[in-house]
Amino acid sequence: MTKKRVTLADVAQLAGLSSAAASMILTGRQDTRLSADAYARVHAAAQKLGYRPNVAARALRTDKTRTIAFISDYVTTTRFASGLIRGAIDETEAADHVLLMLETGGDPEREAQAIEAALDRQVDGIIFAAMRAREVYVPDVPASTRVVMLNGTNVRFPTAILPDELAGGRAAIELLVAAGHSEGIALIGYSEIAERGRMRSETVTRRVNGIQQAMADANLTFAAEESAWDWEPQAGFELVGKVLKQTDLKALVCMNDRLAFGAYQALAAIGRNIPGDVSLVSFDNDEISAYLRPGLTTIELPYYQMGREAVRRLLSSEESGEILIPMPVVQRGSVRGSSG
Amino acid sequence: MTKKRVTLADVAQLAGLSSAAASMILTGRQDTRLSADAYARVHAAAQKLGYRPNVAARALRTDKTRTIAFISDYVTTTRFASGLIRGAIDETEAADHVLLMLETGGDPEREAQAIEAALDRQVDGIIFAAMRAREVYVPDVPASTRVVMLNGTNVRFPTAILPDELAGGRAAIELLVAAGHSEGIALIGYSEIAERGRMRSETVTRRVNGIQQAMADANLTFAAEESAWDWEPQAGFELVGKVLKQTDLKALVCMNDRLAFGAYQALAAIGRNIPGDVSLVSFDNDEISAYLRPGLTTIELPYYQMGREAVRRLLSSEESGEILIPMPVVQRGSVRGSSG
DNA sequence: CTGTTAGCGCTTTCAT
DNA sequence: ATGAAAGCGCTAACAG
Repeated sequence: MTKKRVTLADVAQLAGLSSAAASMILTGRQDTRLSADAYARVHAAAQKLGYRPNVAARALRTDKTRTIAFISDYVTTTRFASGLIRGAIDETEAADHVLLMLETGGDPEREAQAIEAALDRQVDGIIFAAMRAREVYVPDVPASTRVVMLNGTNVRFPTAILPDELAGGRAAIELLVAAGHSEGIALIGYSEIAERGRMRSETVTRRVNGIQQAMADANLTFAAEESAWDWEPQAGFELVGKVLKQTDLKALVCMNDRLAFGAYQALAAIGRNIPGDVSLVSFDNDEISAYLRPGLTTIELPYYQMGREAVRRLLSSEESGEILIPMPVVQRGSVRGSSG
Repeated sequence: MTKKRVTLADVAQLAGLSSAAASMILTGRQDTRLSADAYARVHAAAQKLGYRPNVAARALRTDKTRTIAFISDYVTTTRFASGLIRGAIDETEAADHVLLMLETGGDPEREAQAIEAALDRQVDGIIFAAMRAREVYVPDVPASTRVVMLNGTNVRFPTAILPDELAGGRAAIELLVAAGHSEGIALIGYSEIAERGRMRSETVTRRVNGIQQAMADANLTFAAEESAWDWEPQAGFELVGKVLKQTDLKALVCMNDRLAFGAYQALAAIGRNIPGDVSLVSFDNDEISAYLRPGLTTIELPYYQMGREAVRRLLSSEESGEILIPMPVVQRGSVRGSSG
């Protein structure tokens, strides 16, 4: 049953040419001086036999595999950032390449192994993706291998794709200001302690900077700020409780949608209406933000675009520094006066 | 800067042997009759030079790449079933292989291209994953290439990994029965019309069979059944409204967690308590089920285990038919009398 | 008991 | 204008 694969030699033979000639024709080289007839015959033969090049053989000669390695810490595990993968896959396919997926759990030893595995397979480039945008440790890679950092940074590899968190942070506050809020504004989730230590996330820092800039620009201050290590619904629920003791809450900024989810539950439990009594803005555009009632107004983390851009940069040969991808404002119904 | 990669010839030279000898030693063949000293020298040399085999060259000789293709319709896109990928990656790594990720969107042309791309790279096997468990169209594959179906079936490829939906369906009802429910039980989500047409999902059919068997075993009938095409929160919200017009609702079976999410919202809107007034069971163990208050009791879709099993079966050479993976019962707080 | 040779399928020089 | 030959790095089948 196992039909032998059609080789270039088969095509050449059918076309009555040498395999070298067939190779030149099929790889579409222009500078060659073969007859137009030869071109036609080779293409016809390849078509007829269903010829497909053997990537391994080609790689042996050319060191090109049309394969990209996608090495991440927790991206597949977390499912939250699957847009990163989706974007990378779509763009990879559009460029007629293929993606090798490796996961490391953030463990340096597994990171090293993943890179070895990728290099053993002669990948054309490596995308190093991080779940939390941060300075990422990356093991040694031959200078000839292109590397793009995705949602993370590394001094040795300047090309990095990041969300434009500064503008995103500003946008969240501007939404509230535009809706007329000026008092009883609270922020939940940001943890200064975490941001000073090893857990420091570059993008969260920028987001908070954007938030603070916009507050200052509007001459506003937070009536309450409560922080948490884990940005899960449970924490959101509890933090809102603390906030309510400090101020007559009118508007709440949540560092992510899962915190916001918990905030919805806490507000519902005491009969506060969203957005009638309290406006809410958040970050991520997680799936749940569309499920909530009313829909959650949120600043989207543009994972899909980031994934695409990473592949695009990897395949284009020019070095570039940080690429900031805009964070879209997704208006739903959780901010007073905004429709949704 | 580009250091040339260390080749087998380099290792052999340093060890003072032929590259053939070095090859035999490093691939760990037993039947060879080389001196123990030769073994030691080759391993030492490889270690010292940091030798790594070139997979492309090896593939050219052996047709083995230690690479598996994971071809899915919407798995990465949907993010919901990311456990499938996670399991596959983890098991692949454990077996010292690597995963090639391809996505097709269910488009036959892209499916064919994905298979070509995989075959061009000499993958050792293909996992064909489907988002909705169903009879999947699979283009021609050489008889020598192993194929495992994941969350789907295909007549030509008998090895298929599926959730044990029949038992899962039964388990959901048994939970309700054990909690003493006998009246006012409703089912939402199942659509007979969809199940008869092209959208038919093999596993949903089995789940419903399990549900009906268990109901019959306990001499119970549904007080209301409402169906929907899309199993999203919005539908869950609306379906509960319809159900409440037909019966004094005591227990609700939802075909998935997102429907259950909508049901929570509908019940909260009219002040019904879960599980005090109404018990709820569902399927999937989606992330949101842990976020809800009270936590949602649900029958888990064992995606992670399924992903692992698919790779395991692919790598083991024995053919097997359908492999049913048990669906764990995840008890949280949405069924009366059950603790959470 | 050990080492040499040939060739996997392809592309790139270099001779015609 | 075209084709022959070499060789990428590896392993399976051979001689020695």
